[in-house]
Amino acid sequence: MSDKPYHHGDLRRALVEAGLGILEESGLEALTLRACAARAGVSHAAPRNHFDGLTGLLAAITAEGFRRHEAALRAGIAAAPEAPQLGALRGYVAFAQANPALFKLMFGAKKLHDDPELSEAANGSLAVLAGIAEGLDWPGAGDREAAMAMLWALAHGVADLTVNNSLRACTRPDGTLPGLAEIYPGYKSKKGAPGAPS
Amino acid sequence: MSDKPYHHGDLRRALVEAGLGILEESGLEALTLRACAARAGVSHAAPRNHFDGLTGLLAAITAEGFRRHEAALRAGIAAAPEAPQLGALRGYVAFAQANPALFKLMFGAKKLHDDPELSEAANGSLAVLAGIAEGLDWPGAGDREAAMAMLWALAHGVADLTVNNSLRACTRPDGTLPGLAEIYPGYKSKKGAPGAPS
DNA sequence: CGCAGCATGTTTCCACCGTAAACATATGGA
DNA sequence: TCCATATGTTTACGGTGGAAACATGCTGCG
Repeated sequence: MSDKPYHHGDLRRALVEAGLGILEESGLEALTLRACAARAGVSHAAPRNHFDGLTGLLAAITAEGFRRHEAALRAGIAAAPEAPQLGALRGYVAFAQANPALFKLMFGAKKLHDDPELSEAANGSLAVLAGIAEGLDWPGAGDREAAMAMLWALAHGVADLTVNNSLRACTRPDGTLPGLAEIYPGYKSKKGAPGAPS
Repeated sequence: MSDKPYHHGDLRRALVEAGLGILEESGLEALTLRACAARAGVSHAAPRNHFDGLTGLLAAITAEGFRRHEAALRAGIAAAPEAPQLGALRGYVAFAQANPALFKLMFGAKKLHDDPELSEAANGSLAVLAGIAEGLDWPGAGDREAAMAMLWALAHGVADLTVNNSLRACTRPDGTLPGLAEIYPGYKSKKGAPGAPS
């Protein structure tokens, strides 16, 4: 019932892609139920057959965002095998900079529908960070949760402040952020701490 | 012209306070131009005489938020004279937890009116962090901007993820966040690095 | 003193939004 | 064949921000 379209041809997926396109082209403020429906070529009431109102559609878009977010984390880790934590941080920030509107939606203020698809996607990104933190031997950070919290918070803080242009005062003329490369002075990666579990 | 009210009695301030009250009581989604006007006892078109539409009102509310944010930073610093950076971080997070809706507005996705009052208030908080970073001798963080960016990003990341309940998986049963106290393993505070300049 | 001008606030209207219900249409199985 | 149901449309409603016309009261100048 979800991959065998009747009238339109997988309208559910079309609506999510329409939302992602609107986010890229026009930003978060333009992300409207009616706009998504129009871009998908259907009436504004059609989405109700596939999502629980606007919040349901936003939850589906956000879930796709977390899947891409997880991919960005893995890409960053793969690009820096000798320092996976730093690579994950770079991937985290790169994703936010490449998809600012989507990032704002994912971590924005709006309360989304409690969707199992969304939970699973978000947990995917979390699992990547958890796997990375496993190999992080931060001086003073005792347990795994502490290391993960510190890593996540640092990455998210840089990403969010960058998206909101709040770190503008700290960025160098070439656009890079000072301290990002030196941000893990005391880490040393243990062997056997690959990309992530799951 | 701004402190000598004609009809209402400082409606501008009343509207900002109404907005802050709505944020506290009902959250960010309830923060509406019409709701603020109603709470201040005027028609929904009255705010237009004092603000440039909704974004102008939100900018004024956000400016007041940054003033309180700066006060929270200073309070956190004063509470930990031996470790001002850690104190500022605690103040940053405490403010976000005490005023989640206001924090979301301040660092949320909505593009606010470019207001000199808002810029000044935001720069006030920034100056506090800059003054703290001056005294931060983080191993590997070369210049002042780097230290400030790291400090700010870490504080903001913890605060934002806490507000969005995203760090729920990392919080201890008693509600504290692991790693927060041990988060500055290598810092040592220099003498003569007080609360902040300005 | 009195009136003109302007700051302030209200009323009314408009376009857009999300939601809901009634209605239309196409699909697939009995 | 024919009906139950999934899918999509039309229409309507309340709520939002914004704009214009109108009303009200202060303030300063003659």
